[in-house]
Amino acid sequence: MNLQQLRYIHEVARRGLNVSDAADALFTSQPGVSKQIRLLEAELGIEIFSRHGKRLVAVTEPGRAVLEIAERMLCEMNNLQQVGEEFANEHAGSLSIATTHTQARYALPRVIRDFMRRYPQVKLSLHQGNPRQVCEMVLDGSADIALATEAISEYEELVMLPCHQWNRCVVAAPRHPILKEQPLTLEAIARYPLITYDDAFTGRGQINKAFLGRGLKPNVVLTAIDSDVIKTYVAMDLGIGILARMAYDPAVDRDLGMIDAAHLFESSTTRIGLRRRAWLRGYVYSFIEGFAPHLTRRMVETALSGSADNYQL
Amino acid sequence: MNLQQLRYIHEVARRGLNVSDAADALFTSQPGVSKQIRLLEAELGIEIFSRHGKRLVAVTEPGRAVLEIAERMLCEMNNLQQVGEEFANEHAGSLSIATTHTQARYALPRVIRDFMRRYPQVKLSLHQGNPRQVCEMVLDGSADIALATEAISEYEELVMLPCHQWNRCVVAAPRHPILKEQPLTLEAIARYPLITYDDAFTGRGQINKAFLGRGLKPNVVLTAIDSDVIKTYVAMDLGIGILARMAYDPAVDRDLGMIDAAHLFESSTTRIGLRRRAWLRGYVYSFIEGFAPHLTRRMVETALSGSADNYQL
DNA sequence: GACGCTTACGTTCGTCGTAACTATT
DNA sequence: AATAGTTACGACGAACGTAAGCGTC
Repeated sequence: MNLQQLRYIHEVARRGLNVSDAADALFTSQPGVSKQIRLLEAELGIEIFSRHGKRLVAVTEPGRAVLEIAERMLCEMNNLQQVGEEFANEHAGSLSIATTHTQARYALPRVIRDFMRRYPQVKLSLHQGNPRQVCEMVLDGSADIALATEAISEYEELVMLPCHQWNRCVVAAPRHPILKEQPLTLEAIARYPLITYDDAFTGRGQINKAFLGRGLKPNVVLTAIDSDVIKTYVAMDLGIGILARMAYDPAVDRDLGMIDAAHLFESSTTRIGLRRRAWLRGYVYSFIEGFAPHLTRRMVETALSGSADNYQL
Repeated sequence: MNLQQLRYIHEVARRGLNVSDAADALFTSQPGVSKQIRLLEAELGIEIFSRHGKRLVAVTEPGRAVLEIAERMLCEMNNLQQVGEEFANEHAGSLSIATTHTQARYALPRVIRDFMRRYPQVKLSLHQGNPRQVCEMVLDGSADIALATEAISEYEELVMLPCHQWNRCVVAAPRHPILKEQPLTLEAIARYPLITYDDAFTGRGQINKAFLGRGLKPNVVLTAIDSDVIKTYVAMDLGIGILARMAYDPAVDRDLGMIDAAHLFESSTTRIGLRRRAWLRGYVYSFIEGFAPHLTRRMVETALSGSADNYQL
């Protein structure tokens, strides 16, 4: 048994049981992969993949167990590399953050500026995507940490830690009548054409729930994944907008009026997602603490190694 | 990086940083081990061991991190083997149980008989030791499960699950006056010479605590690690005995009188100890459930993969 | 017939063990 | 002088890539 073989079966499984694709991805020859897999199967005395003739068609039951373990081992192997890099130069390295637009645009800039000042030798990369993509990136190792609001409870292999709670505001063109509503109600909002986030994005779930709970059908005329797009169309008075509160800045958004709407919607929790059992570079802990000061290194370490339950704020 | 190198550093660390010993234990040559360690260090870019000249004298800080990860990987490697054996023949294999005398003699016989009937092809081996030894055996892989009562909360790498609670009885020669005490008190016990378990054994802690709590100094004239030894000497009327209740069988111990003493001592909890993250053969779950029916496969699996906290009964 | 895995084979690289060397106690 | 680790070197074996073969779709 060797680590190469584990890499092979893992990649083959990931590529839909296509050995040739896996070989390409691993920059090696297809027969080599094929042979090593057979050797591993022979050594363990089981079939990892079931075959129709020569083609791999499914993962066997023992194969599932083996793949699960193999994945953990490959992850630990990666951890070893990380340890090496950390102690070679604890200030240099790379940090890949996968996040949604709202976080990247409104929550992160300050945190990232401070981080870059403190760790000028760390290469930062920011990847945008929807919450699901963001999680997948952490799972497959193309990102170190995920930051998102929805849809990230369902991954067993991710540790999710709560960072902030936030809520929404309503924005509208400066002299729009809704800005006079005291207090603001869902019924009032439902009277106007509405522009807000795309489904499955940045807390859109909570918005839907609130209206549904009152038997209201909001007239959503436009959805976007992007607060700035929403603001642009609201400024053109094509409708009123429901935004994350943090996306409204009175200094910048002088072409928009705003009313807080925290009393109308359940608050959303932005969470950070990390790969379970990952060994993190020192500066990653530092970044996390910069984003959510209550997430100390100790806390995060405990969560990473430990329990399968997700923590509640 | 390869698994062999991890085996090497692990063994070297285990053998007090003696490369030659480690090489012997791994049935290979000393220069081979030495070289592979250096190669690994070079690849990771760190020193795992610090050296005085040529001698290894300590584990470095990154070395500690590396060794911890390596140990987990080796454990996962062992898990892969287990998966192989399970699916090659789920009824055959081996099960190594490390336990204390009291469990082996009084709690286990029935469980083991049933288990052997159900899995005649499983080679059982029973290892005795004190609670500490029993845990060490699981940690270093020479036993699959530990059964013991004391001193097993302190191992971070073990998952401890509660099985039974039990308490003690007082035994004495048939017409001994203590058998007439109604109700039995610690003061009464303290009046007679006492024979009981050795320190650090089978709940001796609870016994000490009870007497201490009442400011009593029992007159312990003889200690043993073995209930049968205690009974033998009590039968010779050399003193009265405090025993695990399960160690008294009226049908067999007709040369002894008994009074229950559960009201005098805190109850003890027998726990099963498993290596964290271990992958267990199907029949191991079956054995555990035979010993403690509330420990279903699901429960044990959750505990193994999950939380660092030990479960409470 | 195209795609995809396996078998066959020669080359290369890595690993291991012996032996000689060097440093520490 | 004895113990412990490194360097050097030669032999063996494992892994890889190319090319050919065979089974599915």
